[in-house]
Amino acid sequence: MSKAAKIPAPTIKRLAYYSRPLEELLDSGPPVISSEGLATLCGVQPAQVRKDLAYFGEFGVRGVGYNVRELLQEIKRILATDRRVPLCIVGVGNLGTSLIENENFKKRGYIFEAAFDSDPEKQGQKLSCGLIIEPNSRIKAVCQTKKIEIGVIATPPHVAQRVCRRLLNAGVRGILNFSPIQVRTTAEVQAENVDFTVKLENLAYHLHRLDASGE
Amino acid sequence: MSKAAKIPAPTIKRLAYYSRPLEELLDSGPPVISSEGLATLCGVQPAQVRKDLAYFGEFGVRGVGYNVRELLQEIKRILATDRRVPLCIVGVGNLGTSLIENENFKKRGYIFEAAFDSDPEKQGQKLSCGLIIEPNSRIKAVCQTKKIEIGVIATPPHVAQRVCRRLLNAGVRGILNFSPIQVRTTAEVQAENVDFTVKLENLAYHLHRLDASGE
DNA sequence: GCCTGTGAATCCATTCACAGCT
DNA sequence: AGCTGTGAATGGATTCACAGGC
Repeated sequence: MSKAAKIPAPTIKRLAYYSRPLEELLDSGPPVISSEGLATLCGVQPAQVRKDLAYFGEFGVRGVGYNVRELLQEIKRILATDRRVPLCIVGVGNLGTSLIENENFKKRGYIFEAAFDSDPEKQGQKLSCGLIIEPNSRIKAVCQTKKIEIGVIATPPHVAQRVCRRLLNAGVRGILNFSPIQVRTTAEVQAENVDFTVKLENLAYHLHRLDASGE
Repeated sequence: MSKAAKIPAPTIKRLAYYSRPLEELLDSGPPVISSEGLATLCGVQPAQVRKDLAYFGEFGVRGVGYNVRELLQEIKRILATDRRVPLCIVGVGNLGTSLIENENFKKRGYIFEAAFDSDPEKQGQKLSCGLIIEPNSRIKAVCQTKKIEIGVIATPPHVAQRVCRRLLNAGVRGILNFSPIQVRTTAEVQAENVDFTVKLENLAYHLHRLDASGE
C-alpha cells in the first residue's frame, strides 16, 4: 500500500535516523537485520520500527528480518534522497562555510550550487568547492537558472526574513533556516528551523532540574 | 504550584521559543501581552501558551494578560538561563569556530571556556575570543578545573563517540552533539543531537510529496 | 521457532470550553 | 467585559500482543 496515507511527522524523521546505521551495516555488517536490531541501534522500540516501515510497504520477511541493502534503498526512495538536490546558501560566514564543506550533505546528494553574501568584500571570492560568491541581488536570477530547490539561510538574524522573502520569490521549494528567528513562508514552501540555543536551553533546563531534585 | 510535576518535553522547547519575541517586546513593545498575542508571534495556539506557562505557576493576570518583563524573567529562571553556563568545544573546524563566535550563545550566558582539537597544527593557536586550543588529552583536566557543564561535539563522526566518552569521563552534565551519529551517554547525562541532514531529508520528503500528488 | 505486520489498547499532548478572577 | 487557569474531551502517536507467514 503505497497509498498517500497520513504519515506521522515523527515517522519521517526516524526514517532518516534509521538510514545512518544501515549505511554502515551495508559494507561491514550482516546482510539482514531485525526490527529489534535496528531499534537498539537507533534508540527506539522494535514495534516503532516495524510500524514506521509498514506505512510504506512490506519490506521485511517474516521470521527473518529486513534485507539491509533493500531497506536502505527503500528509505532513500521514500525520503527522495536517491537523487541530486540542488541547494543554495545565503551568508558565507563560518557557519555557511562549514555547511558548504559538510561531507554529509554531499554524500547524500545535497549539493550547493550557488552561494550569496551581502558583503562586497566576499563577492567574487572563489570557494574551495569552486563556487563563486555572488551578491544577494542575484538570488532570483541564479536560483531560477540553476533550478535551486532548497535555500539555506546562514545570515545574521536581522536580515534573515528579508533573505527568506528573496528565496521564496526566486522559487525555492524549501527553506533551511539557521538564524534564531522563525521565518515566515508561504503555505507551499516548508521551512525547517535549526536553532542551536534552543537545544542548549533544553540541556540547561534538564541539568538544573536534576540539581534541584537532588539536594 | 511549582511542584516538580511532569512537564512535557515539547513545553520546554516552546518556552525557549516564547522567550525570543518577548526579548524584542521588552524595549520596543507594550509592557503586557495576552496569550493570544504571544501565540500568534510563535505560531501556536493561545491555549497552548496558557497551559505551558501554568505548569510553572500563575504568571498572568486574569482579564489583562502577562507582564512581558516578568514573564521573560520567569521563563529564563525556568530554563536556568539566568546564569552563566560554561561550555567547552571539541573540534575547532569551520563549524566549531562558528559556534564559538555565535553571538546568541554569549547573549544567553552560554560561554565557551575551553576548546580542544586533535590536530597538532591547531593546538596552541589562540582564538578570537582569547581561548587557546588544547589537545583532546587535556579534556578531563581542563573541564574539571573550569567546571564545564556542557560539552559541544563538533568533530568528524568517526571520533565523536570517543570524544563523548572523554567528556562524560570529565564530568560534563550535558552533551550537544553536531556529528551525524547518535552518541551514547550515561543515564544522568542528557545528549541533544543536531543533525542537519535530517532536516534536509525532511524538506526533500515534503517537496517530493507535493510533486507526487500534484501531477 | 522466529520475526514481521497490524488491529487494539495505552499513553501523551493539544485543544476546547468554561469557571474564576480583576 | 476580558483574559487567565484548568478539568474534560479530543486527537495522535507509541506500545502491546498476537495473528500470519517463513
